[in-house]
Amino acid sequence: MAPGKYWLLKAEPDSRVVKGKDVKFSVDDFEAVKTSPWEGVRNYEARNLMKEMQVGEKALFYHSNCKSPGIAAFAEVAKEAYPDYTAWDASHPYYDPKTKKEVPKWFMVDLSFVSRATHFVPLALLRLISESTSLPSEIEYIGESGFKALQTMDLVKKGRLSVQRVDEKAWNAIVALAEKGGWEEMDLKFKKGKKAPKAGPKEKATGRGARKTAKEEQSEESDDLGGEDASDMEVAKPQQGKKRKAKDDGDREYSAAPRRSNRPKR
DNA sequence: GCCAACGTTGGC
DNA sequence: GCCAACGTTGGC
Repeated sequence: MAPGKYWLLKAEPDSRVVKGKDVKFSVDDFEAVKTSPWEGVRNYEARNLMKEMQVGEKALFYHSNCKSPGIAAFAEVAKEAYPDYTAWDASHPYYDPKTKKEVPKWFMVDLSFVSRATHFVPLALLRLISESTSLPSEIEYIGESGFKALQTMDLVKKGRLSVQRVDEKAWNAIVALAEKGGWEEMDLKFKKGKKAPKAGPKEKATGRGARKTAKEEQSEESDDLGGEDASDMEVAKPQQGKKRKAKDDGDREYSAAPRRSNRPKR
């Protein structure tokens, strides 16, 4: 596909130690280093999206798992996907003992810092927009199309993915918001109400991990294959898991295998 | 192959 | 720190 796609990648601006190392990577850190490998992504869908990135494509730098989540800067792809060497570095927080250099499983791209968002675009604003039935006057400059595009962003629809696609209209709207601001007077505190209470007690699972970008655990994978569409549905692999067939995680599985959809209970 | 339990993400 | 959301595990 031709270059020109837009992306959103998450990073954690607050310190968090994983295996003895701080995985913090804020916009300040990013600006200081200028270009950084996006290591540590251990999620198939996110990985597959990175494999689609082409040099020069634009990306939003998002602050995640912190006090004030939101879009802090603009970046661009500086190097296409290549094996994530941290996967076989035993001292690294994202070491994956099951991967071999000969058969890279995880990939990363290099991203270069482009500029800061003049006005940090808080997730709360995007959430408010996604829940609004009409375009708020304070930000009417994004237009109806921008308003609609923002309402369908993965960021508000499926928050967990650490690497997401951003369509052009949403990109333009975010750029305008970051440039013009205007929502200072808006109340971004609306309660979103909890959803239904969970049914059963769960033990604690506190924890949280999060890494520079996401790191989920591994499982098998299916690898890309086609290339593009596989990204959103779960490309994850079906049943076999790390345990079961850990050894062959090669990659030959299919592309998108729809298989998870109903899992109402928890 | 289904699906409940589990573990993690990540906002609040 | 709490806990909703959701991908993954793994028994059956």
